[in-house]
Amino acid sequence: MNGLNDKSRRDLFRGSLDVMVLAVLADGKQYGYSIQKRVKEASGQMIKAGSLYPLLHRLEADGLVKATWESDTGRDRKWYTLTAAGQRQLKATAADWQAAFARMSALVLPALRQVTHHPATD
Amino acid sequence: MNGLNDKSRRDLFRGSLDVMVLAVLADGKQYGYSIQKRVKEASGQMIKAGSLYPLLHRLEADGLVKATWESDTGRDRKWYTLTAAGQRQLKATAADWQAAFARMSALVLPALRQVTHHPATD
DNA sequence: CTCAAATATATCGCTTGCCGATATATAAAA
DNA sequence: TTTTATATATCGGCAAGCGATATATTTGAG
Repeated sequence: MNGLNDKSRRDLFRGSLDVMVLAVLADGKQYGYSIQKRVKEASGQMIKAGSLYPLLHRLEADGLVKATWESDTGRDRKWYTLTAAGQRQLKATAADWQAAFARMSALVLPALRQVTHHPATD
Repeated sequence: MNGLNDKSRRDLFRGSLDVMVLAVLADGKQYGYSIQKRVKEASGQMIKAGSLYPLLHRLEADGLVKATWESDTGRDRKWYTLTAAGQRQLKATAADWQAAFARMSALVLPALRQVTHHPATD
């Protein structure tokens, strides 16, 4: 019952990373590295640094987050917060994502049962 | 409560198209165009022709489906069926897919409530 | 009967997202 | 002191999905 390899799982999440980052930021301000850790622990999905920072820059360019360099513990970090537009985006995306996922489940889960209970001879 | 544009929704499901195609085929043999319609009606997700046919060719090259030209109603169509390997793949992928989305829900849905009930002034 | 629309498959080039590799610098721990 | 963890960043490569386009058949409307 081996599950997926890294490549396939990544493909699965391609395009969902934005939502997850926005979701983490809904809680309050975070910096890149902490976002990475929180997404990992909450979703099991590792966003690699080479994906995360360009992604944050995209979100900022799109006006969904804003960033400020600050040091609360003697170390400079780049803190990100959701803008109003980012919140609207999160609402729209999350709602849509939820609905679409439910519909996809309705397609995939019966198929899973089908294959499990009636394997083909090929 | 506008929802997503086509581009965003597509990005969101990039990487889930394989699973959906395999799921449709779990029911029995189908040809490309019918797969496209069934996925659309079952999941709401439109797989464009420019994505679908290359995808089917990939699945065939990977031995997950097999294809034969046949005409049951006077018209030649390319019929696809799951192979045993395809069934195994569907089982593994579908289970993983389900688990992954469940974890993402746990991250995204509370964030959605957060944003809805405590909008920021920005 | 004719012409338009739907059905059916296919390919090409473009864009974009994610990653591995790499670089740089500071702080904590050994 | 030296290693490890923290922290941000960029670059080139790869692959997926798409729009556009091509081609052919079949159905339906007028």
